[in-house]
Amino acid sequence: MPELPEVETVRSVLAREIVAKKIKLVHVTDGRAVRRHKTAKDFRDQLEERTIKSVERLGKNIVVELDDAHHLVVHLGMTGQVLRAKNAKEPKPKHTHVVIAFTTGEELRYVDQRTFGELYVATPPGEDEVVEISKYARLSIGGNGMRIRRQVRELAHLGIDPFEDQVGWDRFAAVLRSRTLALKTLLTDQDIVAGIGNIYADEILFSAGLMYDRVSESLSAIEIRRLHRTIPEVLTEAIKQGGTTLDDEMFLNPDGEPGSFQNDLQVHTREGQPCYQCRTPVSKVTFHQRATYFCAKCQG
DNA sequence: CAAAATTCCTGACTGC
DNA sequence: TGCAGTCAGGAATTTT
Repeated sequence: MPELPEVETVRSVLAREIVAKKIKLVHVTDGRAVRRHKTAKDFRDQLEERTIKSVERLGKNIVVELDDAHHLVVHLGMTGQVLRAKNAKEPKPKHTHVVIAFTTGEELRYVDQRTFGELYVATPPGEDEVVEISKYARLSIGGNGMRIRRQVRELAHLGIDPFEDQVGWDRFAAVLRSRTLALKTLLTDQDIVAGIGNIYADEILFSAGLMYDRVSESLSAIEIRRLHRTIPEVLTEAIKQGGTTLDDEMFLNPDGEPGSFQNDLQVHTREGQPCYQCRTPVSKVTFHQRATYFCAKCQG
């Protein structure tokens, strides 16, 4: 459920709170959270004694730069949370899988009910190693995205990040015209556009006035421009609101606070309720095993 | 090669 | 009250 706005909300709190702090101890209490590593000890050894240099984001990944040029990558999956604690005495929530303790006594706890999320330490590519970067990301004319992909090979496959990569509408048009995917499938494919999931795909498509199953190559220039402009508009507003926290409270920022964009959702979770634009009841269908909400009139 | 289906997981919820 | 079945969905993997 955490998508770009939620991940960005977590990133911004962490950037404020952990940069320049030194990791003292790491505890892994559920190895599935660090499954990319052969052992939990390997994960721990790569973090202890390291100091945090920066906290960035690419797509739905939080990228924590360490002082040895390695990166701690955190992906929240469906139900992952990164929660701060003032000290080790604060009770650990259920499903706490990893604890990172700083020399200041503060802790970060990685909590994940369904264990779809993960943490791993990425080793920088060698001097002569060629990192194959996604063809869609290569359309970018600027931004931090390229730098992150070159430093973290595990993220090089990611497509266009709406904020970290600069891709003009004409190149975005070329992406759409090169594929024959339903728009929702394209928007949620991380190798094409990085950061959008089920909630924001529905919201973006509503705001752009486009049906979820429109085939990408069939869009007119005007429709493409509208979609290209709408993506950052919707995501920016969601970031301002601190992300979306649905009734399950599965998303909380590291200070344990919910977002408020759930109050601004136009269609997602609003089945049967009147569309804010035209009063037509919002529809819900299952599309590729995913709940999809839309207004049949506004997006028709 | 692209596109669609399957799989992982836990807790909330439904129906009997 | 208990219990089997269903649903939620990100992304790696498998199948078509």
